[in-house]
Amino acid sequence: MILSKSCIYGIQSAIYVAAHDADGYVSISQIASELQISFHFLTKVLQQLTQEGIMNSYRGPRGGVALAKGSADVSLYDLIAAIDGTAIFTECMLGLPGCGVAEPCPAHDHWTKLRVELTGIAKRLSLKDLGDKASELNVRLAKEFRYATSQTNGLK
Amino acid sequence: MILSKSCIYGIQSAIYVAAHDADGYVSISQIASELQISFHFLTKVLQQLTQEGIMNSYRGPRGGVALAKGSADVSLYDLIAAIDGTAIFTECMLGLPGCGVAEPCPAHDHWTKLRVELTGIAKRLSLKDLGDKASELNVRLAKEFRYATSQTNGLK
DNA sequence: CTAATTTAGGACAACGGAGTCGTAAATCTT
DNA sequence: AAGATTTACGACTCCGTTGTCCTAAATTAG
Ligand code: FES
Ligand code: FES
Repeated sequence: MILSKSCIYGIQSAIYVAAHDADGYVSISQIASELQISFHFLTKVLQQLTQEGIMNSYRGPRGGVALAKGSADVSLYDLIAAIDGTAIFTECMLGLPGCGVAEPCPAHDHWTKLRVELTGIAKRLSLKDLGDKASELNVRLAKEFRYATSQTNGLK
Repeated sequence: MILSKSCIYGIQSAIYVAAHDADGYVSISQIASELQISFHFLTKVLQQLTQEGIMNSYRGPRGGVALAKGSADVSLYDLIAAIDGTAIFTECMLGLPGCGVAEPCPAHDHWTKLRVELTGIAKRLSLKDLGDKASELNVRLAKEFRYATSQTNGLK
């Protein structure tokens, strides 16, 4: 798995929240049950996102989490970096310390080229882009969760 | 880490063996000490490579492992597939089951494009290519192992 | 003020990857 | 045939990720 489970949960939740926090906070229990993620586990993942300034959280009745910025201002890169860190965007393919032209491994040239592309895509893809994509028909957000059929329950 | 430690060890060892098995088998203990990998652990990794038909092994004095085919006929893809499996080349970025156009996730388009590139690079890069690259000056094969300075100990 | 709701956070179990160690099996050397 | 060498393989430990559960703190509703 290229991304950790925590990271995947964070991305899915962010997309979900982006579509549902228009009128206030979205409760973590709602996200967890819709996306079929363990509630307590998701709690910790979203805590990381709030600590990184990507989300705001609020306790008490009608509390929950909400995006700290507009969905167009949060990139996939931000989400991955907040949870899994930036290693995936900078690390040597063979796991050697200090990837760079000064100390390249045999796969360096090809790998860095691919990494640069990945980084570019991740930085350009905003939460809004992902949400728009997800709202198209038949696009899945989680295993048993189709964005389109749940938005207003039958957007068609 | 994009590749498992086992996989990285397997790749490094394969490059090493490709350069050293001209006159017979290379012992695993030699590979392990040169590349600074745990001997017993490496033993199991290389067992996988022999079971997958990438290497031949031979027991007894002057035994060890050797490539089953020419180094130009073993691709990086073969090595990764043999140890980590093909998930990295086929799996959904969000870990959803059944990645495909029929059931895409929001990141599908960009991710598959990148995956296809990765697959192409891995399939085109042969052990020979990697070995040639590694034999260039200053190219690392492992953390404390420079190919060029160990080949004949001072190739310059 | 009290009770209900909801996030925060600690303790702990389950699991798999990584690594260690001991013994068996094959093969060569003498 | 005996002993040395080297891979094969099973049992075990260690540790980070994932997941469960319980309690504390903040906040709202009545
Ligand atoms: S040094 Fe290995 S990818 Fe750069
Ligand atoms: S379905 Fe997620 S990458 Fe294809």
